[in-house]
Amino acid sequence: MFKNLPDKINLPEIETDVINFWKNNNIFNKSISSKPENKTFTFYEGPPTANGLPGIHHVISRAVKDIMCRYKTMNGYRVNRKAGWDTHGLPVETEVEKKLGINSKTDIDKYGVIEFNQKCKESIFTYVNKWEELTERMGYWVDLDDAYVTFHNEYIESVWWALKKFFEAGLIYKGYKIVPFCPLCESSLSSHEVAQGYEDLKDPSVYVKFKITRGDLKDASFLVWTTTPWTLPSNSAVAVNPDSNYVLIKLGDESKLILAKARLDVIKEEYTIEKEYIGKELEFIEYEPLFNYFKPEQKAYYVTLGNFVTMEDGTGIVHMSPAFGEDDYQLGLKYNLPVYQAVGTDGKFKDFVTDFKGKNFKEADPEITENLKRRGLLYRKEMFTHSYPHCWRHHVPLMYYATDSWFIKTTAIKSDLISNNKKINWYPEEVGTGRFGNWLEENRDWALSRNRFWGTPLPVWYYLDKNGNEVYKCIGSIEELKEYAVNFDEVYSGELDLHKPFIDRVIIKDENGNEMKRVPEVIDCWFDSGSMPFAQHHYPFENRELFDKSFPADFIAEGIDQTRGWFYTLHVISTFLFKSPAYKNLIVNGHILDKKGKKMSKSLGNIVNPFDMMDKYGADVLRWYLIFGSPIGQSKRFNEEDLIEVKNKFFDTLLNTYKFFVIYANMNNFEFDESKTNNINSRNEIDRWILSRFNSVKSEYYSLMDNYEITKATRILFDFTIEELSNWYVRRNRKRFRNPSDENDKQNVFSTLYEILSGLIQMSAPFSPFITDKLYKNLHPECESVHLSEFKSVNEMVIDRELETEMELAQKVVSLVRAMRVKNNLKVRQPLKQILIPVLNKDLKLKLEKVKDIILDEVNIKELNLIEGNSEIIIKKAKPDFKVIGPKFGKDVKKVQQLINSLSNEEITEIELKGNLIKENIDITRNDIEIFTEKIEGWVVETEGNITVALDTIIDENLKVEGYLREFINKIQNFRKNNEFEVNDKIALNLKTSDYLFNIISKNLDYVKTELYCENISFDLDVDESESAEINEEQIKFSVKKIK
RNA sequence: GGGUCAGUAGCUCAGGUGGUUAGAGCACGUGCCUUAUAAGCACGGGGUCGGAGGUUCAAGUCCUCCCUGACCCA
Repeated sequence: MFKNLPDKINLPEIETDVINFWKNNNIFNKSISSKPENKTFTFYEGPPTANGLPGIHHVISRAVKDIMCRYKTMNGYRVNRKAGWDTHGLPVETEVEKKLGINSKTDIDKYGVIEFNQKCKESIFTYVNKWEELTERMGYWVDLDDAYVTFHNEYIESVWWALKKFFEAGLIYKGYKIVPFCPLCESSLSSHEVAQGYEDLKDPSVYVKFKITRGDLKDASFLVWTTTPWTLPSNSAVAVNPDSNYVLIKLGDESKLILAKARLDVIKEEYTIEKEYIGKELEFIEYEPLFNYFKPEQKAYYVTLGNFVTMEDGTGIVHMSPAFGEDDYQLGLKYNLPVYQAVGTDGKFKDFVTDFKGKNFKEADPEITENLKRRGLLYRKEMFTHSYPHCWRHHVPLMYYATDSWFIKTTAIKSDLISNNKKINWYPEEVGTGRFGNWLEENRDWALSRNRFWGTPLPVWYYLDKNGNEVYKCIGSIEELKEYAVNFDEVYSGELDLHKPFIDRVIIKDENGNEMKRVPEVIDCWFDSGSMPFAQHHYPFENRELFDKSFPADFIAEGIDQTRGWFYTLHVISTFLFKSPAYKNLIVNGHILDKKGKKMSKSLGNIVNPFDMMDKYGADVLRWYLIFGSPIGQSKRFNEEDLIEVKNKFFDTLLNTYKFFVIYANMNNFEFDESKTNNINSRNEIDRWILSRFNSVKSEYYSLMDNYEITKATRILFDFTIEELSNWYVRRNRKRFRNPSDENDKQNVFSTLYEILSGLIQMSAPFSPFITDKLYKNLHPECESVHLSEFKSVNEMVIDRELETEMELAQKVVSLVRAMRVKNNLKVRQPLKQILIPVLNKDLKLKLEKVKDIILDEVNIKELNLIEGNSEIIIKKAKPDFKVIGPKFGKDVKKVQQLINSLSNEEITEIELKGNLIKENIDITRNDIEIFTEKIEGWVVETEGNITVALDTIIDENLKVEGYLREFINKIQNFRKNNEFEVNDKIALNLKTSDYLFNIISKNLDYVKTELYCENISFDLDVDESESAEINEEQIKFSVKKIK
């Protein structure tokens, strides 16, 4: 006996049972330990941070990870899945600051760094329970008990080891970086903080004259446009676009200006053009500085060339202050320009800037403008409003500010990064070639350090040499730290904690006896997560063998936002350390938007809570929907209605097919016996068809899954289940399931469905692991879990393409006949005499003969007759085959098309016989055209593609009687169904009918009784207790009684 | 401002290498089928394939420019 499911199925409830079953029976562990150690599939978990709540976007990437891991497990691989937590970084600090009600670095220092970092450590796992709950609830199998944690000393030590490797290779250096900087926080802001702080700002837009000091152009001025007058005191150069045209113009007052030709409309007065230049001709022309606060130590105040200079706005000449702009800084490096900083980190002008000292940078804008105007250096001033980044805490404008920063010189290994990327299989491919590939091509050095508190400390110590230069030493392990430290035991008398401020207290002494202090910085937490391939195992200090075996990963998966995040940092670190990519295959999932295509955000109130969805519909349905709904790499609109559709169509169909199987298998005492299933040839046409389709689908499924095309895989399973298995195979064979003709037939039909259900459930298991496990165990009590079962190989012997196309043909014919019935008002319950199909070739004839019975049964027709050859009643038409006539006739295609369309039946016959026809000087051959039957004289006809079907619509008395009987039976059956009779309930019928119906029924009593499971029919109905119905306009009254 | 992806029916999506009536599901209307099904089938309404140019006998598909959305980077 097979276990059935309850009538009302509650998927979330079943899922809870399955979760408990997995837990109580260690199924996850078994799914790993039962696989051979030498056949591994390596997966890396990208660590989430648990100080935020998990959302629906986490469900999709975790589903992707889980699907591939389960799939590989079912292919016999051992798939270790070590979890991980990302625990460092500014977001953690920000959360803590919020909680403590403080908002600056000074506040933190006052509060105490020890206490602050302690709070960070406590905050990390604020929501860890929610994360664990999500993990379990959605069925994501990952080993949380053995998770790596980035703030642990062992993890940090591995990171230090990696940093030292970079350092020793000369790839870590100290330099300037332009960062968005809040003068009140006195700290840089991360990009996501900047993104949430844009506000409108009214700014001046000034045109300033830079006087040329010598050469041909002496006495002319460069006309420069800027929206940040406060950066002008820090100016050290101007830039022009090397390839654009510039002009020297003379104004009415004889003064001369240089600006881009394309920007001449900024000159509102009369002028004459004196001369034209290409940008690069202006390079190195010197001008007089606007202010004299800085004594030039390097060459400054001249024209440089920058491709970033556009002709969109301004004058095509841009002022450069390398301390306050990224482009400026980069160009400054190229030209070795001095970095002047007239403004300090507090946003105020420094004291030596005598005219503006102490002024806030923004507030100084009007004064600077006024100063320039007074000195005749201002050409024009306007005001404009634009969106400008502000500090989200203080609502003050940010400065872009050059600060000391440590970098990894990734540009030095650029070509390795690019060539290693070519070894990686990206899904979808274009993320790898496009977004990631371009990013590598335009690679910039990685800004490694952060002037913050809660992070992996940069393990660099320094002293000042005689010349006042900093000399550095990098420490790569705890052992090494102990070796060089002069006060290790003192600092770490208690617990070892490598974080600030403890580590800052460690003084080391180098080989030459120089005492060294640690630099204050911590590192970008992305370096932490990018180190996980080795740091998760505390490599190289432990687990060397384990690491060797599990590097690189076979597979990783995350959202597309990780392209320049985790995907990148893993890639850089592995490329440098191990000369190898960190992962071989990856799936990148797109983001989840709301149903209008807008980003989900708290402020819009359009966030979908994953727990709600799982409680309502189940994790299986949610997972399936997320993968199935749109191609995995694209952003997807989350729509609950579509989720319901997935449930109604796929899950309900699968479950109903299962229930159907169980009901009738149990009724017929079917038990699966493998020894009886081998002989495929003894099964009939439709069994062999569905087995062929099943194996074709399976083969396609494996190839899709092996290529990480998970969306397509769910789609073929979806279509197969609904269209082919349920709507065709099961529906067409209901009678056989209920009443198999003999033992052999019973074995065939049940074994077929049993095998297919088992395989289908297995294939669905990686996507929707819960309900599939329940069903599979019911079908296979010998198997503990579907996730411990392994896939069976495709049975190529069973795949019969010929048979598959035959069935397609049958379905096409059926569809045509149905259309004709509707149009002619002939319901399917009314049997008809015959259909007629012209067959213009032998192949079609053979195919139709094979599926004839299926067609006739499906559409309730008695005979199928074929018309061969040139029957006189067939009227043929031709249409052009454009692939042939296109190249052949070129420009004349349209004419030829008309000609072919107008060919008469006779002309087509001639082409068929002779192979060609010349008409209007055009030679039409057999290959140029497709021939189809347009109509058949005297018949109702329907055509689709190359199939034409004619229907005999005449109903004789025999057919009419049969139609009435079926109509009658249907009415009683509907009554049974509507009144919830059991399928096997026997009934007694009592009728009151017209004479005509009485005649028909009483002549066919046996047939009626069998069909209706009816023991007894009488015709003495008492009208009061009756139901009434209409049988083709004849009235009937009846009562149905259950016989106990 | 730059890059990547997407834009096809009211909604969600299919549409190898260009080939002439652009498909499916959902939703809507009508009819039908069925004692597994919240299912299925047929018919119908619903499309300037984001827009504008171009290449070609032929463009949803190839090229150029532009618009909108998402993500990433300035």
